[in-house]
Amino acid sequence: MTDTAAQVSAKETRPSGPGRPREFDEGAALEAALQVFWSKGYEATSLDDLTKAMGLSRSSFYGAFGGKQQLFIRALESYSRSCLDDLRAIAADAPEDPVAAMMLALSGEVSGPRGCLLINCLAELAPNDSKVAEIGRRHLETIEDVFAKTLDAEDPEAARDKASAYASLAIGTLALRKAGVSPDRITKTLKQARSVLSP
Amino acid sequence: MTDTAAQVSAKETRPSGPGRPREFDEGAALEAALQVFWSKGYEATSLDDLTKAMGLSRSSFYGAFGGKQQLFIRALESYSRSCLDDLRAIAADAPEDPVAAMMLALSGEVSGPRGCLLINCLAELAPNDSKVAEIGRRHLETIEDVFAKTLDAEDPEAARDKASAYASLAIGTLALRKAGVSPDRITKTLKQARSVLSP
DNA sequence: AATTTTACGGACTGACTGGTCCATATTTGG
DNA sequence: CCAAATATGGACCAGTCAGTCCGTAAAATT
Repeated sequence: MTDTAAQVSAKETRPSGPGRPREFDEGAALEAALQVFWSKGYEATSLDDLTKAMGLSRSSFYGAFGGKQQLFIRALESYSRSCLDDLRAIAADAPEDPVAAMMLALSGEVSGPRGCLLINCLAELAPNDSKVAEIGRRHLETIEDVFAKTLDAEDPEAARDKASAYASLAIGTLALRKAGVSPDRITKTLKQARSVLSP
Repeated sequence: MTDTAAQVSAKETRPSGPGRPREFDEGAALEAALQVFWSKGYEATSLDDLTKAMGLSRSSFYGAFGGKQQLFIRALESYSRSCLDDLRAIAADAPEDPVAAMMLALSGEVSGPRGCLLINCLAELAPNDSKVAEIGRRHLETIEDVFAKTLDAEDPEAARDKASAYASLAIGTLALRKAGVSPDRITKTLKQARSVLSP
């Protein structure tokens, strides 16, 4: 009873037992919720939006996820995990220039005009929600780690700064994209910047 | 009657005439509203939040500003204007390296942990609000213009790309800041990146 | 088959949302 | 001083918000 997280997690991943079994897939429901949050933002998303997209009654919703806030945190964590996995895979698939490949991926080639869910939520909520800020901090830190890993290890401090700059550059272009700048234009800018920055 | 903007502006800046005069300063009220939007985001800001901060009754509020959405657009435009003015002043005040000075300013040295109002709103609303997206587009375009003006005019296209990269880099660090990275750390990263990028 | 345990559908709640309206107050123009 | 015009305060509105609750359904354990 001392580990609250494990307790909750265990409760939410009940493998089987007495009682009526769930009629929905928890992972699929979480993914559906994530998409709604991603499209509308946290505040603009209502419970009706969520339950409708997830195909759940309110009872099932609260029973499985506890509430809007808790569901949101779970969605963010799930998003962060899969996002970082994708990023590492992209780096591994482009050994000739992993930095460029990662910047392109982060800049929204994949996620489209909605940008990165985590960055969006950082902008909307972080100053007033320490939990969101913390998830964002870990996410960005890990992104920098992945960048830094591909850089010269002789000067770790400079590598860290460079990694931070690469990540910021890519993330900054998300704002351009939302403002309507074409993906082509952004890609060009990014490639040009990449060629100027030393590896 | 062909220039809607001038018409509205004239109506809203009625110099004098018959009827009871306003007991509040419209500019000050707008500024107060802007601060609330900046701190809480658009959706999380209620009419009560606004009228309280602005010191207005609901009647006065609707009479002077029309509604939450319209007030918000005016606040954004006002913010953009003053923000760009500041940026130009900063560039003019640092003739030795205007690019570095502007990047530092944009990165939140001034605005603090709340980041840039316009960038926040771009993240929260742009994909579902073309008016916000348009204001953001003009804002970012102008920022790039200011950057580009300080760069080599021989190759305008490359200058444009560089300007875009500088702006993106600075704007990207806003996300880091919100995630809790210290201003010092960000400033260091930015300076290092600046020294690597060619003028 | 009975009991226990969990899930489900959906009605319901009080609080709050953005927005409207009206009676009253204060000004200018005649 | 009177009429027209504008501002203000606050009551009021229908709709929506996140969240609760209860009667019923369906599974495992005994």
